Amino acid sequence: MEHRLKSAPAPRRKLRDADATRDAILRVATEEVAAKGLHGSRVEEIAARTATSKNMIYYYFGSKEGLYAAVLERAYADFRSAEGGFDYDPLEPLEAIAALAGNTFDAHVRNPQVVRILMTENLDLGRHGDRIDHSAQRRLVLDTTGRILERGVAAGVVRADAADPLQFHLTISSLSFFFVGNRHTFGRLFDYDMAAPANIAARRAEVIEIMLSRCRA
Amino acid sequence: MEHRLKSAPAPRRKLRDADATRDAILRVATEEVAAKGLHGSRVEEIAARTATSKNMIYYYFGSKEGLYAAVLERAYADFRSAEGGFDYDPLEPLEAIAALAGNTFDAHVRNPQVVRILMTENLDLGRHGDRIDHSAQRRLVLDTTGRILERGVAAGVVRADAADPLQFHLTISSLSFFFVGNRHTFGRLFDYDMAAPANIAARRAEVIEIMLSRCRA
Amino acid sequence: MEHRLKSAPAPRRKLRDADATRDAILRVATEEVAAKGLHGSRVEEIAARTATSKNMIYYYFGSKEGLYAAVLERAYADFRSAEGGFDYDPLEPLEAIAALAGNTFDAHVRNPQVVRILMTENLDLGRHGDRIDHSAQRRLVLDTTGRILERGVAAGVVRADAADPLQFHLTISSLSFFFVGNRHTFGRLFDYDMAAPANIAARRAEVIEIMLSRCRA
Amino acid sequence: MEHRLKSAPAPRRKLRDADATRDAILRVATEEVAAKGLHGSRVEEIAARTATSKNMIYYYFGSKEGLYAAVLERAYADFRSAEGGFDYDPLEPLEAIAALAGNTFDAHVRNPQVVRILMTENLDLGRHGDRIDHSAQRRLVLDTTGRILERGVAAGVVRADAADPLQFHLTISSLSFFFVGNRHTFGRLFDYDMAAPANIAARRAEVIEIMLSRCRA
DNA sequence: TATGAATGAGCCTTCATTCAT
DNA sequence: TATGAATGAAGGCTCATTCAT
Repeated sequence: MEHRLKSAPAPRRKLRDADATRDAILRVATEEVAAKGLHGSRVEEIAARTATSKNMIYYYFGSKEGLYAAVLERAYADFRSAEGGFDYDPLEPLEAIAALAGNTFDAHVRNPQVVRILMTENLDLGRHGDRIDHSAQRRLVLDTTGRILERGVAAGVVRADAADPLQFHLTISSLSFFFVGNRHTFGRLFDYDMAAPANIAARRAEVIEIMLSRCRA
Repeated sequence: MEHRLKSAPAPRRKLRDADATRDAILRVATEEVAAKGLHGSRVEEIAARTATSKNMIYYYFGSKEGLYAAVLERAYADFRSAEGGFDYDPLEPLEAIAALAGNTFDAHVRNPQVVRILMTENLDLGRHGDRIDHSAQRRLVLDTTGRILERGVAAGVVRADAADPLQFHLTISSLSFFFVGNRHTFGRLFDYDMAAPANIAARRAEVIEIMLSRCRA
Repeated sequence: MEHRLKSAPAPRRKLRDADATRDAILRVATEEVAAKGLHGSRVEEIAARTATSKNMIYYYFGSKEGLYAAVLERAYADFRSAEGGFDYDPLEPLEAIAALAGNTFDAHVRNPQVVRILMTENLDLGRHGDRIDHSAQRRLVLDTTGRILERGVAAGVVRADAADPLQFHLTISSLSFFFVGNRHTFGRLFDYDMAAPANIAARRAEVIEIMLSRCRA
Repeated sequence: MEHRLKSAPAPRRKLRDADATRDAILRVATEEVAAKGLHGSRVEEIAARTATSKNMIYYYFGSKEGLYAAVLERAYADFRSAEGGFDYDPLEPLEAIAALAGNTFDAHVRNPQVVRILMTENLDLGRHGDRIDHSAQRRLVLDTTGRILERGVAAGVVRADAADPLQFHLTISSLSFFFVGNRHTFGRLFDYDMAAPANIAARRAEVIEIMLSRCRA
């Protein structure tokens, strides 16, 4: 109910809700890790940017590593929900390929933090990801991609040698991920602003064309 | 036996040679930074793995950042020499494209350290690369790629809309870089060993096919 | 005997009391700075002489400089309370001058640490003192001195040209400060023990006589 | 001989003269020690500001302490020559007292570096001065002062109880030294510019008057 | 005499983590 | 749940000093 008895003392602190506290920490930690990497982010700073204190991080996550593992897991989940949720069945195979490519590219552009966290994880040799169960996401991706490609092959519009879902996904991931993750080095090397909307749009079209060219029978 | 004739008593290699010392530090630092990133690598560790002591790092590079800048610069140079040095003029345009793609892919596979250092630099927002003059490398890459594509268009074997050297280079870079740099996350996600020679060879062929498909008229 | 009844087992004093810890650090730091100056004192040493560890210095004072600033501020405060707290109104003007001179001299002799800290601060070009608000102490000194001198002039016992409170205070400060601060150089130069009670007493009388001579109408 | 055969190569470095090198080092070291104290000055910096290299300091002075000892000794010598060199015999006793006071005050104002070095030495508990033979300077000071005061007493213009040369010298030293050495703390405390020529002149007159008042019969 | 290279000890500072309440 | 105080181990950096030439 919405009303509160007058005698009830106003809640002194902002967060008396365990989940809310946990989430707040996780959100801030994600930003910090994305911005500075695992080794560059500081427990102190994460705590300072939260309404709670440093000890809560240990209370909820056990250690800095534990917090990072949670950050990583959420990053994967974010990606999953950004990439998933589309129904490609109503589309013609080649239209579906174009849509899938565009959506994947967009998911990366819209989640640079996730890209950065995955880079951090790679620099750390994937030490933390092995605790995560990837089977669901793996199946989702391969199923979605596989169905489209199979339909295309069956319809004679997709080359049979392009129908490997893993290679397909690896290609579109590479094209999307690199564009976001290597902004600074590649952009500077070629004096090319990879955050400019016009350049993003142009690259998006090119990525779609690359995928179509590879697949088209 | 206790004594050893003529065997030098582990002279702890007093270098007394500026260039040798500097190079030794730089080499070890490159490995450390590649393995652990800028923030993860320790000056102490780098010194310990060198014949010299911690101070020499400051003597020659001024600071940890200065050392990192030197590491980064050398990484760029390494890449340049790995990618350059090929003459594509004798080849037919499409053959040249295939060769260029294969060589670029190989350069990445053979230099995972450089890939990792560039990832570190990206995580650091490219803060150090701005001191480096990239104009020579930029021209080299765009000239090489541009000449091949122009010849292809002129010969009618390359699509005019695929002849942008920057997009072309961005594509082949993405495909090569991601394959090496995201080994751990992507590989684990799909239970796919991206360091296995067979998988590397297969992917190499696929990358070449992607580039050809996109360009072929 | 080996055991001692009821004697606490050297509990290494876990303070858990912010003010007590802060004060303990400040007290030790004052001694160290007085003994060795800002640059000569070591954070390590200060920590070692405290029940706490090095970090607490940074926890409470932020930096070595911050600690020094606190030491300096307390030194000024110590001086203020040592010099203040006297009521000269009941005394005849010349008696008041003698009392003021004697008290100021005594304040210096009793607080050689403060003298040394002020010397350190002067060697550092007064870099830290500018953050301190001196207005209260300034007014206190000038008011106290001014009132005495004015009464003396009004009573015809003090020369009008000696009634400048700033000059008066500068004179008595010089005479007192130098006697404590330059013990080692002046004392050695003239083989004169400036810490010997008899010499202190003699000099005290001389200082009073100097002030009276200058002021007497 | 003055001429040099044409075949003789021009001297490559600036200083091939031992004494010149030694003096150059000593001069720079004096400035550094005066500016930053013994602990604050750096061997590296002193060397950098000299035409020679760091090793020369050790070649000529053995250690940083040895260099400091030389600096201190030269500081004493500078003071001696600044204070000495006057002949007070031609003057009336009270005129001589005024002249002596003024000269001493001027010597301090003109040699703030020496003042600072003596402060450093005091902060170091006079650890280095004990190697210096002060007897000559001691005699000079006491003789000069003593003769003036004796003449004054004999002439009936100086009070007998003011005729102690040590006390006299201590007084004028205090007044002069403090004015230069405590510029920063005293000046800031009272918002009083102790480097301003007008204030210096006024204080000089006051110091003379103080000495005269004390002595005058 | 003179120099660039090298050293070892130590300095200020920071960090992840835990304790006591 | 929550917090301020405390810790121990390092981490980056500097300094006086010496070696080899």
